[in-house]
Amino acid sequence: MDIQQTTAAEDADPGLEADVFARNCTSRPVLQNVASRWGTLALVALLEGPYRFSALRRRVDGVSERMLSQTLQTLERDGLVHREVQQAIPPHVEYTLTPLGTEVAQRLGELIHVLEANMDTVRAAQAAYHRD
Amino acid sequence: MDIQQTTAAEDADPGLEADVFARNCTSRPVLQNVASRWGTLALVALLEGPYRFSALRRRVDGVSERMLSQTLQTLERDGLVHREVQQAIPPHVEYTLTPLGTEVAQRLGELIHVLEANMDTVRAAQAAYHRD
DNA sequence: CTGTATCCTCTCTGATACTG
DNA sequence: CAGTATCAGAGAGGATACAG
Repeated sequence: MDIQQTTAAEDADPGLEADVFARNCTSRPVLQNVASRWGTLALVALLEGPYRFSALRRRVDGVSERMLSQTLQTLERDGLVHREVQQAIPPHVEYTLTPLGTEVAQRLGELIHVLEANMDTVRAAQAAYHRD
Repeated sequence: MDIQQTTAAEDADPGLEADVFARNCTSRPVLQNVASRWGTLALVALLEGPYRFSALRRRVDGVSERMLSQTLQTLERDGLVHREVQQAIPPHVEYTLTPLGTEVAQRLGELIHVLEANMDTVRAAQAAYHRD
């Protein structure tokens, strides 16, 4: 999980404010995780309430066990998702959003809403583009 | 032309259902383009105003010519970015946001803002995670 | 039930070189 | 200046089998 190497010349000052436009800003990988294919959907789904692994997998249609597991691990590591394990047989794990995760998920939800509400515009643009 | 006024409640109309959670929803690939590594940064950068190719490339630090070109093509195809060519030597191409692109970019901007403002929380979570 | 391990495929990505 | 072409490596993603 190493970030790309940096020369002294391009090194951003770690102490200054986070600027995602900077090549090696620490916020970039986090943004990627959040905006990733399954990260986005998982976060927005959890906005609906707590989910168990299998239920979340059904909600996020098409995700494999492997990718959902991996995605949730990353989101948990970044402090966006909380993972509650209830030791028992069969195992029971519940995923919830942290306060920060909720903030982020709400923005993603708005983004998705804008997109879904304007899919006809998008489709029209795509059709026009392909005619040229 | 279908009107898609959702002024009332979230219409659960079976006719126009754009549910990004569904495996084959057409909005999924669009979301991926928008939320892609360079798509996000390009859109938010264009929120600052029109950009020419090279200037945008300098703004989005780290992007290669190839990826920026590819990203902008996709965003243009989806109707989020407008590409204005001025035939001349040397060539001059200006990129601007469409109304929909502006809507989307604003949401992305808010998302990035939340993330940047809470990077200390994220870093703390990462540190805690790695201690376990 | 909730994952992890393995293997394999395919897309994304970047460096380089070249065109109008 | 604004790209496109090509190549090759890295990483995302999926299917399956297996473990706790």
